[in-house]
Amino acid sequence: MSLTHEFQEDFSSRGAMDNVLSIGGAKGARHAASAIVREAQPDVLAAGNLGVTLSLSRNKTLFEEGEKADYSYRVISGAVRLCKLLPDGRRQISDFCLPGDTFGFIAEESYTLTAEAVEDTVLVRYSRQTVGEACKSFPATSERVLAEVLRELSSAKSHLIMLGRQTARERIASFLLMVLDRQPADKYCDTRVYLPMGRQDIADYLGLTIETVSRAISELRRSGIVRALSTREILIRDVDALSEISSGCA
Amino acid sequence: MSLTHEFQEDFSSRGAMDNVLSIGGAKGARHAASAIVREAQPDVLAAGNLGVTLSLSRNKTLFEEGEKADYSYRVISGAVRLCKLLPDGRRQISDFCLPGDTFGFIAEESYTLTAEAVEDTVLVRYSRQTVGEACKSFPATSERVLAEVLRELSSAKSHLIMLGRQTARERIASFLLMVLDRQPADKYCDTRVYLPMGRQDIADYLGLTIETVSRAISELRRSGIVRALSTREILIRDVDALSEISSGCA
DNA sequence: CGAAAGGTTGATGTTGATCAAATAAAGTGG
DNA sequence: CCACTTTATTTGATCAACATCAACCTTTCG
Repeated sequence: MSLTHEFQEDFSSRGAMDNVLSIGGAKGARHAASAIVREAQPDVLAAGNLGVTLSLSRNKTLFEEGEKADYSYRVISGAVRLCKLLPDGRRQISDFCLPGDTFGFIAEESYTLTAEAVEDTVLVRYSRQTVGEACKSFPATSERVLAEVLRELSSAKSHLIMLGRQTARERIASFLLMVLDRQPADKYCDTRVYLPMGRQDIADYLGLTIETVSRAISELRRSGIVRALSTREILIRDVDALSEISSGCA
Repeated sequence: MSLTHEFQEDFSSRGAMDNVLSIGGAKGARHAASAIVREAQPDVLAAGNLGVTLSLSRNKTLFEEGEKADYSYRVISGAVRLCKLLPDGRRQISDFCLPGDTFGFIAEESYTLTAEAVEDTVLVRYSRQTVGEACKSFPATSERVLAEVLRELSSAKSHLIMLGRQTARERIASFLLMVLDRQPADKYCDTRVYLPMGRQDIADYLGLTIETVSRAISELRRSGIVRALSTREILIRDVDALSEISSGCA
């Protein structure tokens, strides 16, 4: 298996920066950046065999909130959901990690959220100690980690306005555009969205119920803005209309 | 003016860590950590005169979303709100920055949110370039920055479940406990909360309307869990009850 | 083929938003 | 310091969006 190879390719294709706090060209689609910027400084995480590859089948838990945090991870294929649970079972998904994304960098002793596989998933695992040492010795690695965390932070803040101030219709529109934007550039045509997660996951990401998600998608379908190729595959027929809805203009 | 002095004291009193990705004792109250851990490695940002002190009066804008991001900031006194706006004026506050907090570390070219003074505020400003250079030369500075960003990320993720899955009553309870927790240890007694922000700011932080915030606080007052000393000063009479409400157990 | 899981649609209920008015607090100029 | 204006907060009445409850349909898989 050339998983290690695949991983390296993926990692080194993502942009590094000459200054952590002024990264250029990081806007727009995550994958759009890949082609533009190239590795400039040595990054042991990217180059070395510091990580261990592992796979996780659908709905299996990788780690739970409160568990001692010894590792961070990078998604190779599949998808992982990060979520928090309330005592009574209410769930909020804070992020879907897709191929190329890293997660599990935290300041606390223990994980502050739970990580589960949305579908069958392959990951690379790094021990916290290894990452810490690599960060000390290699500024490029340290910058890479910071950049990843900053990206996650920026995404969380967009998520906040969605949950706090957008209607169900607007959240669905934003969600579809987000998944479209994060879709690997090569895969599918540029208006076809593959959703690795089920309706309950979407609901828990958007702070809605499964029924409301279903109804909102049906409504977009009825108004001709999207077409459902299957439950998990949606063709966006009018991206502009969707953008207008997502920004509250429509 | 001994503002620079005040700043140094504040900065060096916050915990550093021997390994970025395994910081111990960072749980609980932010200010609780201050007394425990002490600076171990040189951190130029803490030691040097790299920042410029400036003040900002109530409701003035420090920077706006989309503006070129040349600086990051640290709050000395007062409070800053970070928010996003939708085209039609809806607003979501993602964070209140209190004395000791830093903000403005981002991966993008431009700020992704707007920063405004909640009340008259004193800040220290660092140029992005300076911070970037300091990060390269001093691992301790780099670690400090990462730790700050990780703290912000963790806070954003807690905020998400609040907006996505908690009721108005639960959000208010969580909010009061959060402000209580972040209150400087010395100031006031440990059940007295001073709110630097008005009701509209609270509403925009919690994803509610001003009326709902007001009603929820009144209800807590009627049930004897809190007492209002003034609009902006609230005495918590039953912290446990408030905790139970915030975690959805009540 | 039949069971189980996932998704859609409909009827009804509840929480929080909206609209409206009263009250309280904070400024402002005399 | 007071009358007056402006702004912030509270309270009440009504409404709408989304949740809940329930049934039906569709897909998946043994």
